[in-house]
Amino acid sequence: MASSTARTPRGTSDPVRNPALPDGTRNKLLDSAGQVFADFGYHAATVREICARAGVNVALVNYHFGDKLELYTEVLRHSIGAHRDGIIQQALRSAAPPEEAFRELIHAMFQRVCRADRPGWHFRLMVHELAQPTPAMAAVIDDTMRPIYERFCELIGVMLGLPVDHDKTRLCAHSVIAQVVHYVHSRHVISRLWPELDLTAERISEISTHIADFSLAYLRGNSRKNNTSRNTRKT
Amino acid sequence: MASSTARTPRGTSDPVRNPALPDGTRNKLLDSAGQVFADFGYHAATVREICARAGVNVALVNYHFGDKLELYTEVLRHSIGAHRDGIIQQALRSAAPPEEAFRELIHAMFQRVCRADRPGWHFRLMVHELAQPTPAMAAVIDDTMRPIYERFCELIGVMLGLPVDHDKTRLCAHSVIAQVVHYVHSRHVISRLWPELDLTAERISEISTHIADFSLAYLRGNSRKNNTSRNTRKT
DNA sequence: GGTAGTTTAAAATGGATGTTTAATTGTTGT
DNA sequence: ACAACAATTAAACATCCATTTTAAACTACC
Repeated sequence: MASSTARTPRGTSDPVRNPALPDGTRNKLLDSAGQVFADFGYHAATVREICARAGVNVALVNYHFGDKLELYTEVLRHSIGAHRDGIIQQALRSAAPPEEAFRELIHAMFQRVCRADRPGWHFRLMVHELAQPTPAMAAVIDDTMRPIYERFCELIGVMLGLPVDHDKTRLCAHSVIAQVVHYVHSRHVISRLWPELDLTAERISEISTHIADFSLAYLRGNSRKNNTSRNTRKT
Repeated sequence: MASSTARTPRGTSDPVRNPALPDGTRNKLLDSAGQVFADFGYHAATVREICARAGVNVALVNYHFGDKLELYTEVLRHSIGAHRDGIIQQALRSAAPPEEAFRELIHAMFQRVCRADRPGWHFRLMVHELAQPTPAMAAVIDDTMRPIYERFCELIGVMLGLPVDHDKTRLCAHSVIAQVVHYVHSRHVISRLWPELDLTAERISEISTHIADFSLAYLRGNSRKNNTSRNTRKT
């Protein structure tokens, strides 16, 4: 860690607190750092690689952020807020009927999750957080997953005729989310089990349609017989 | 990496090939290495920490295993061996009708996956592999995942009336596997989104039943109309 | 033009880590 | 007891990497 005296390097303007310019090297660093951290994780990522991808000098990360850990923290902070505006937010606010909104949300989430070339490294960062949880993980979850989870519970609850916090509603929501994130979390496993699968834009749309169909089969089939509680569950 | 000449350190007995004694330092190393690798991942784990937890000298890992990577591979091999014999093998060979065998396999896999008391760090190792794959991962997948995956494809293929390598068959298999592994891979996320959920034995059985029901709804519904290919898919 | 903020380049530092070496101990067979 | 060999130890070695330093450019803005 950087000694507290060496935090503000040269001048007195404290560039660390300086809000980012649109094209400054600070933003280039944040962007490349996001990619590298997502690729290798915090420990395996090197400042040299980050600076190389940003096309800037090695000393700049220490100049702007103090040290590697603070850069990572800042990346995580950006990752949390960055996804706030996007396809997902649009799908979250869809006013379409439940089934349609359900499909929209799956489609948006899957698109967001699979497009690895774009700023999709937010979700890959999450995989590393799963393996080595940092104190920031809670905030990441609250901002990335919870709104989606609760929206799914809403839609599923409506379709099933059950309250949003019912066990069955939640289990279904997890079943849906599981299918989506699986293609991110286990993508190395999948590509070895199914090498022919490449996630082209068309394939992505195809898979998300499958996930929706697969899930709706159950949700449709159980939409009527809830109040009778015909199932064997005890709680 | 260790130079090939330095692999067998001193004598001619090649202690690497020597099957483990019940209480030898070699086993203490394997055990502590499993914990440390699971805690920090391959890169962040240090041989010094491993040796410290095992209470042995730093040089012993190189003496017994050659280098760090071979120790890791050996740990992974042991972790694999834990999967080789168990409930899953039994479920893989079930001769029950497809739907029943399908439920059995989900139940076995989920039980194996969720019972944190037995395997302990085995699955945390896997999470690290998902985030940062090492050269040893291919073997892990082939030994642990592929048989289950192919069995799922078989059963689903039968139920859908489609070949095992059909796209739809595979997509369904992934949808099922996704739901099962989700409760391991994303268990930190889940426990934050749904804190009340604790995986008691009863709850585990309940969830695996839900996963089977959820999946069978689609598999049953599409078992007749395959040859007509009424869906919008192009491949 | 001058001045402060910013960027670059290169080198040095210091710490952590994987690995190796040489010496030491313990055991076994003769 | 002696020799051969396995197991272990402490110390050193070599490398990588984050971090710091130094000095020189570049870029605004006044």
